[in-house]
Amino acid sequence: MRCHLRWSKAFIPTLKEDPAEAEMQSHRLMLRSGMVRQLAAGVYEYLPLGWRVLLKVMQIVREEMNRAGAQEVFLPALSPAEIWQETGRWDDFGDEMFRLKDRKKRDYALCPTHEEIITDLARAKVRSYRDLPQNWYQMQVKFRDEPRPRSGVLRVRHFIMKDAYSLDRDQAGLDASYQAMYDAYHRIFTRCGLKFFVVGASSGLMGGSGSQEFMVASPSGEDSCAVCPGCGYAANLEVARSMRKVPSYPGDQLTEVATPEKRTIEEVAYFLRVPASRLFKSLLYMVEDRPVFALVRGDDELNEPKFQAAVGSGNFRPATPEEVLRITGAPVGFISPVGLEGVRVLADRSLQGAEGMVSGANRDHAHYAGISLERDVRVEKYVDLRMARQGEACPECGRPLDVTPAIELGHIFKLGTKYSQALKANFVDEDGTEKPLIMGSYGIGIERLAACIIEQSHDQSGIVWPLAVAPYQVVISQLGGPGTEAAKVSAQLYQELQDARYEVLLDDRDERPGFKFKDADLVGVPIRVNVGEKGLKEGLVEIKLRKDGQLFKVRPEEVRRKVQELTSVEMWPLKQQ
RNA sequence: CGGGGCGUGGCGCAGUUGGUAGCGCGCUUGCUUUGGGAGCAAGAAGCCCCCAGUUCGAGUCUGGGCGCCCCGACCA
Repeated sequence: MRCHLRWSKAFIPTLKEDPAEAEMQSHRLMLRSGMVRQLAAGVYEYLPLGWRVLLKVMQIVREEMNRAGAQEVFLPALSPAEIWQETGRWDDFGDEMFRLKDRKKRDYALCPTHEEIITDLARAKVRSYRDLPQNWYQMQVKFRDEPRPRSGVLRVRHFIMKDAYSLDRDQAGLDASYQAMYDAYHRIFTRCGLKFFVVGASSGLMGGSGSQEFMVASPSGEDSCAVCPGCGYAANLEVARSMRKVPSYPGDQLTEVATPEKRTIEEVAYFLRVPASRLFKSLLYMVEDRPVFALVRGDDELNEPKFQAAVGSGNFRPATPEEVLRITGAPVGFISPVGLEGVRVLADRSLQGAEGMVSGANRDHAHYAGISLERDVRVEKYVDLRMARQGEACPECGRPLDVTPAIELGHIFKLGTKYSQALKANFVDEDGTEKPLIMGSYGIGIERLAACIIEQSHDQSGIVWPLAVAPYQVVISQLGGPGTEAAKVSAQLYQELQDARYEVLLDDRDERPGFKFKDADLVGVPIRVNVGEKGLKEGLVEIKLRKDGQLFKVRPEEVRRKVQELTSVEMWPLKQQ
């Protein structure tokens, strides 16, 4: 992507003042440096500088995907409703899917993701195990009508995703395809100069043997991750396990106690003078319209993704107060599975064998004490249902876990056969039988990736681009108007650095030096060459590094060699090419 | 979808008891300046988010919309 530009001709609308709407640093700096402009909530325009950064990022992604054996395609963003109806996601996506009609009044969707499209392609063209494995990827705009776009470019309604899909004949093939993507993602984020970590993530309903997310720690992150500083265990809180000390209480007879107006855990615990951990929460959910109890200790929170995995259905919701009354005979706050027949009960592992517990009596203003889970509750199974917390013991090594907010940059997924079965994407295996394709899917949010780089690499003055993704590698600050020695030397260096295949911005604007320095720092070009009369009197120009302010004074004819020296190490963090 | 905040030149904001709009930055022109966002002078630029109402008169008051931001819910 060779490119060079005179700043006087460039469209780089920088802002001296902070835009009011920007809270995150990356958002603020993208707006101030003239990378983007907002058109509507969650809809951004990429201006020349911003687009150059995205192109750089996409090129890195492309090179690493190709290296991993994936093949680039370009699929439509517009798709007919029928294909979504086949998998049921025309309904499942609900309001999040942008929908429209064509002139014949046929329904279409703007694709929020491309599993359906890919699988349809595969069923049409992949016939034999000899055609496998395949991995197809694209960089394409995804449309999602988010209920609340936010954080600048981090959660938006249309964004570029690199999405890849692997097709394999068996589980071993999927494992290999998945591993290749895992390695590619490592290389991509490393080349982008990011500090990141990988966590185990929720497979939810997708089935298969799991998924992992590539995360960047950030206070603005929408995900929370449990990370063990000791052994490296890391998991999205949706699936994170932890060990807690479970107190035990002496067994007792089941007795009903009056608890007038005591509805919450705190109220009941205080009223009965027992710790919250001695209570258990009886949470009633409707799973496919049938009631299911989820039990966790009073001082724990139910983790809904874990509950979803345990019941094996995504079609669930908390029961309404009316349903609670109808099913248990008591209002919310006084219910439990004790003495109730015909309602499935799932309990958290920490309740296994618990004695002397307190929960609702299924009567207004009354609770049971002395509950024995074994004796009094018909628990279908004990599973991990609770939310892990900061400071609890790592399930692998026992050290205290950190819980940290993070931004999800990439997600790799063993899909299995969910889509191939729904769309009948089969192949004929070696033994002549027809089998569904085993699929994986792998996504990276491109704009999010660029924003995360800024989050991790900026200072008071502006962005500090890593060389690999900088919109330009070198800016020449020409400190003197037309006809001066500075202008002459600047023009020479401009040409010379272009010839050496650098991307160079020549700041030939009619502005004062300080103005140019501020702009260059804001925009974050890694290397600045100052060409001014002051230095030229001694026959020297300055090379200044954006990241640490290091200053080198060299003769103009040495600039090229010095720039090469300064860029060689950082340019290719993986020592390739 | 709940809660909060905000809509006034391109950007950031002010606007008193209701009397027909102002500041800083930016922009245009000229002069002076020129190593960390220069100074002076002269300009241009506003459907005060929209609609209805109250009023002699609304940026300002009332009602209803719409848009944007933040917190939460949600997030294949």
